[in-house]
Amino acid sequence: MERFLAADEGKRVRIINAAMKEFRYGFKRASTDTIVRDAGISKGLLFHYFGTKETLYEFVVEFAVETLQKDFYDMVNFGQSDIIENIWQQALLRRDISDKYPYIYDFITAVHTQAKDNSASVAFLTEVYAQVGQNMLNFAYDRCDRTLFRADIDPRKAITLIIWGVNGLFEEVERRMLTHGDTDSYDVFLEELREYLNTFRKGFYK
Amino acid sequence: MERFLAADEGKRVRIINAAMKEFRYGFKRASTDTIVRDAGISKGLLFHYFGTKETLYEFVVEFAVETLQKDFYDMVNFGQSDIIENIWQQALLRRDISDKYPYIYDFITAVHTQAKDNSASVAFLTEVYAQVGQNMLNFAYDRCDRTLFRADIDPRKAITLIIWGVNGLFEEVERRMLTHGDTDSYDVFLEELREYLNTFRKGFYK
DNA sequence: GAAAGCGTTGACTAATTTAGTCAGTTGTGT
DNA sequence: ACACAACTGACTAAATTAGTCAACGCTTTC
Repeated sequence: MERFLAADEGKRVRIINAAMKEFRYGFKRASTDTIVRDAGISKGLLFHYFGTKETLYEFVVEFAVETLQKDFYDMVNFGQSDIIENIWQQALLRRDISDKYPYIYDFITAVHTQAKDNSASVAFLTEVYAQVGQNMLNFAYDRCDRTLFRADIDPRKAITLIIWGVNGLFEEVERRMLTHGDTDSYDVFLEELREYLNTFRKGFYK
Repeated sequence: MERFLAADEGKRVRIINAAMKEFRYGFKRASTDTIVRDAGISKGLLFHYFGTKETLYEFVVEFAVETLQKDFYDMVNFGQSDIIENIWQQALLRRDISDKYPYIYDFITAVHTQAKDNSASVAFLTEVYAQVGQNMLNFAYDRCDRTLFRADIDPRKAITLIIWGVNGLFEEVERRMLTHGDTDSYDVFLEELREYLNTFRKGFYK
């Protein structure tokens, strides 16, 4: 594993992405043959780096968690009290992460929902997921300026809906990229996102 | 296959659900052994019904498409011009379908996104998905009473956001059911949905 | 220039899993 | 008691699996 960390960035990213892509379907279903083919390395090298499939899996889970947590803390540090503006900033981060690691969200969701099939501790993963998912919402709720919302709108519900909206757009853009193979879709995404966030702003803010 | 259709309802549903559950991860990854174990039938019987794995797959795709199309047409026939009320009705249908076929949405999404891995025609599946997904939106947009919306709110964007919101809630309820094993979550879902739809109503309607 | 040491390869293996079969058992109706 | 289904699960040949290992190429060092 120290050997892997010593490899050059490009190769590391290729291996991580190939592993995340394959592990989306669960630990057992993933084939190391597919991973090495995808990453463009030999079978021997993968096992030279990680020793076992399980070690590779654990490494990638940890990597994904840390990457997303870093994202989470960055978000917190925006210190933006206008929640819609804050979510916009988050989306910028998310675009960057998805650009580099296209399967990371899919992967971490799968790790969570298929926890029983996989080897890692369920409690740990639940906690992780809570941090990446629900806690982010709580955090956003606690920090944001709720007085911006109209009096008859429940800010918590509104924030939830905004997050679901961002997710919906994100997933649709990814679907589009998958079926049409556009690479510049993330720019379109940001443009559309601005409009959707404005719709929310008009509807939910004073 | 006629033999399968002659089998009793309970067994048919069990087989269809087991197949959808397994085929979510793609045609090749699915194991007929897992399907028969899940469905509680013998290996021989499955092949007595369908002959090959591929025939089974095609049958289940067609079944899912038809089931969802039926849902789509029912929705259209509500003839409800208040789109939020219409979406409420759709959610009731969706709950019923997901109750009977818990993997049908996951399955049809997977069939679409993994079209290249699978055997069925990509063009056909794209069309199907468009009908179940995007066209539903167009249809809803064309038929609904846009004058209910505030003048400064783009009805198309608002409707999209509402649909994404319903999806978000639905997915979260399913996640909850998976991790906590609640069975009555669909009722909670409807309760919460009412509230979220009211939030939308307050924000986007005049 | 040779030896040592590393990253890297891919053919190889033993074990498991795969889709599909088939001889035989159970059930049902006459 | 017979016929003719539905149904079973042990079985097979082929494919796939995680992991190994002898050998290759490329620097570095003397």
